[in-house]
Amino acid sequence: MPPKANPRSSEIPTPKGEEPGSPAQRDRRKRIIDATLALAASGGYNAVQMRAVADKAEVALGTLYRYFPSKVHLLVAGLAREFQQTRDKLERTTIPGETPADRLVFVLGKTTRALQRDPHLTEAMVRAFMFADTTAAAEVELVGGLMEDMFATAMGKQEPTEHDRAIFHLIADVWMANLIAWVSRRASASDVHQRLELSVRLLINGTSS
Amino acid sequence: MPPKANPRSSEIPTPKGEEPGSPAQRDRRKRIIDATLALAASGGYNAVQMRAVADKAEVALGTLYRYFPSKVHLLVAGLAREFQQTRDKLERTTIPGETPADRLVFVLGKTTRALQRDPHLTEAMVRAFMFADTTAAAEVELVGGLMEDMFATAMGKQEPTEHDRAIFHLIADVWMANLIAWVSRRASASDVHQRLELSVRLLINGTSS
DNA sequence: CCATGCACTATAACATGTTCTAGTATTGTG
DNA sequence: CACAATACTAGAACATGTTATAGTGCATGG
Repeated sequence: MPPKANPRSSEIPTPKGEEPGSPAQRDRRKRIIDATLALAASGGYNAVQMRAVADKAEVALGTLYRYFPSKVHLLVAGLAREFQQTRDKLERTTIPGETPADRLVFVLGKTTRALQRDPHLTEAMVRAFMFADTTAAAEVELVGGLMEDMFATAMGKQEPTEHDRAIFHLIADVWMANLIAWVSRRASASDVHQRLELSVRLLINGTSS
Repeated sequence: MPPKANPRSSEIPTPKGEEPGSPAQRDRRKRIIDATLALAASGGYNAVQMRAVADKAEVALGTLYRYFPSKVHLLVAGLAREFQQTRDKLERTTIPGETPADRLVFVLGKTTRALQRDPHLTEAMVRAFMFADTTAAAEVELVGGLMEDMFATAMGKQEPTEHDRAIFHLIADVWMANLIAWVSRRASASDVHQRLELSVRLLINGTSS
């Protein structure tokens, strides 16, 4: 990871709420993320090479860097897009399970299995997420917010309390740490599922609400 | 992170139990890790440049790579050495606290504060730990084992059960995830301490033993 | 319509992780 | 001690993330 960050003059605002920029720009941004995820799916983190992304997205390298100031930004933005989709799908679904904890376990299990169906893609996105430095903090927090949304939806909490959010945060930490362990072959899929279930059971208990 | 791994012919065995190699080799290995940690302390992950490490350790670049096949291996080995020291110190200490959970919270708090006293060093080691790929799985597991040891010592469990170990694992996940959040300025020191305390309280309850 | 500014392209240049090569030193073994 | 094997050194070479430069085209305000 050679030189430092890239303080450009004219900023491309991160999509916050509605999509910014001209239609052509939105299209370029989409093509870039499409290319990123396609390369990630085929060969993981190492296969996401900036020149390859630019080529596949049919933009110049400089344009790629104008939209995403680093490889990590790119991959975390990709993860955000994926999680947005997952969250939106969740919100249109009925989640099975007796208790809120059951439903959360169900959602975590289902999402984890979906991620595990594409190991390279997951490896690329999750490693970037964990590796992100301060310059990508905003993108990482976006993803964190999406995880919170998903958990809140799963548990049917419209407006979670501070305490709920603290618990969600812990579960998100455990989730991501286990995905990292899984992509680096230090944990099996069943290890991951067991640990997730255990942590939900323990963390959602002891909770007052 | 350019090319791929480095499959050398003659292996340098990872120190497992007793130190391997000739005295000169042990000395080189020590110099290399010293240089790594010094550079990390001064400028974090980015300041740990392989040429700089080799220079400071007074070995050739090729030798550096013979001892540690990548920058990540190097930094994770550094973290392992630091944690070994922490663990050994712990084992010679009396840990205050009424309950095992209290003592674990104490140890986590104290160790975390120590890490936070050297933000650059911590940033370098923890990011490498999280970024590690399959080729560094062994080193990462070493660190994981050290964390388990520390937690077991803190709680006074000579031979933890499978369940204990599962809990330790979850706490280690939360710990590392929060350190990552702290080094990327997404969490304050007090956020980290609060979350650690909360997770210990909740995870050590609900536990049968 | 024209001038100005800005986004984009192509491409080179640079920084740093990693690998390779040739030669030299060291170490272990008969 | 002599030899063979292994380890080390210096340095070049290569791969890929990142930055910089020069030119082109398009859109917008006058």
